[in-house]
Amino acid sequence: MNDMNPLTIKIACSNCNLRELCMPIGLSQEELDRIDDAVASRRKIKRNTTLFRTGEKFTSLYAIRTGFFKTCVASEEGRDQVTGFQMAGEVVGLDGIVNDLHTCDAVALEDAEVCVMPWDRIEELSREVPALQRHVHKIMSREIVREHGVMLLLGSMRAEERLATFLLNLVQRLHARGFSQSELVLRMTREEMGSFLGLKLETVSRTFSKFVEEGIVEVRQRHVHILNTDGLREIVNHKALG
Amino acid sequence: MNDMNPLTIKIACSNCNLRELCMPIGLSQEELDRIDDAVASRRKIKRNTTLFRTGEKFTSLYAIRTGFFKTCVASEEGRDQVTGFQMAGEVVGLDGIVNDLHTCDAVALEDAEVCVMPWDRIEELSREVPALQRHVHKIMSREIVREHGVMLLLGSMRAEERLATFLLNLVQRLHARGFSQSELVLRMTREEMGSFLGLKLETVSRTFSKFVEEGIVEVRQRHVHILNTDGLREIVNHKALG
DNA sequence: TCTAATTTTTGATCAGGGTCATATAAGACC
DNA sequence: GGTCTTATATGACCCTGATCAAAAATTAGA
Repeated sequence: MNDMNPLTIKIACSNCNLRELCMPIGLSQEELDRIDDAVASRRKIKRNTTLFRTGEKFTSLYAIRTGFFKTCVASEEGRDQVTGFQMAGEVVGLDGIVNDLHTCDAVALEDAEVCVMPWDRIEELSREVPALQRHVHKIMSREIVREHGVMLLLGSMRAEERLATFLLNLVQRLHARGFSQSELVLRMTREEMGSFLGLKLETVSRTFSKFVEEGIVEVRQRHVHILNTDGLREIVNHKALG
Repeated sequence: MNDMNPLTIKIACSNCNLRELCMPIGLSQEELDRIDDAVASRRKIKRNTTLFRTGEKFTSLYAIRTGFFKTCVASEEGRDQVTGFQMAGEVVGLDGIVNDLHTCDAVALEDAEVCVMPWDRIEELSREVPALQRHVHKIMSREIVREHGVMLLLGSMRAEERLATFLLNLVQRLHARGFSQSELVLRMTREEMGSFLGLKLETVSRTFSKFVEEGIVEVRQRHVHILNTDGLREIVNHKALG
């Protein structure tokens, strides 16, 4: 509604290079064609605009084709929490299914493009294509498991452990997409990182500085070069409290 | 496997008094019969034993009939995090879907009984009964949204706010099951509460004491009497930091 | 019923990370 | 290019909640 982009173009999953990230593998041509049919269109989202926001009616899931998103929830009192950062091949919008309303905002942190997957079509089609059904279930379960990991981080880790975990996670996901294992560009501010990690931006900044002093990473603004991956792992694994 | 109970008995959802919590509404008799068929059996779980644990093969979801559970994840280094507490009518096991392996432990905090719902049967049946399909999707989405709330709690609330939120949430869920709005019995230790809330048990204890001093609750061991629900709400809503 | 183990409470002390303030750097926009 | 805004870094100080310790209360077990 607010930033609906009229330039939606017909597309096809069947020859999308991100297919193995979004879609089940081992589909027949006929099944692929039907999925192409269901994934209605693409939509471009400009940096700092929302794909959807809290309270909007839920209609579709969105597979990210390009760009980088954050999702965040807010409580009435103005509390705010980034619940995740999503990149190409990942799906956002699952929160909306339960009440047909979105309960978080999805904000593009850089110009982005998503594939629009109307949920009623997905439900319909997944009744007929078991591989798709299983895939949808796995995507939702994966999100639940991911959030368990975030709860572990927020509930039991100290600042350095949180940031190290975060960097390792980001670089691992980027590597799975063909990027470097040691270089990454942060698409979010220190404050957004802090919100996700349950830290203030100053603490994020200080912790980065500490890592730099220790020779574990090089940081030039949003550009991070990981010099010692095992160093980060050691920080994470450094024996929990009790 | 480890604590598999041989005494599993054939049961029926169709005349279960928790049906409206576990099952979709508005099903035909024929659909109900088929679901009865899928929900294979019940299983009793003794206090302090596990329904499933990390690493075990995932086969079924479990609908809690009676009793009270905690789920917790652990990292290699011995970090431990309670990810939730579940009561009658709630479903556990969704974490196992993505990799056919459970990634958390489900522990009974009191003697309990669950309905065993074999996942392959559920997937199969939900292809044929759209209401069931939608229901499964909603349950998973609800869990995702619940976890967003926990992330908000862990990432942005202070100790008193966390405990107040927790008590309000518990009592609200109990009330939906016909229990008191102001009286509750905690089935978990201070330490388990602390783990869930990202606090040490001493802090949980002290925060309870504080609430008692302020006349907001009465606490006799695990028995909690909420004297001032609005007081708890005020603590939660008391203007976030920034 | 008595003993042992577990859970809870409370005190004293400390430190990790929050808060506030300021300086600097980098983008954004004319 | 120059100005304005936003983001980042860093210092000083403080507070919340962690840690350590010990006592009290419950529960479990013999």
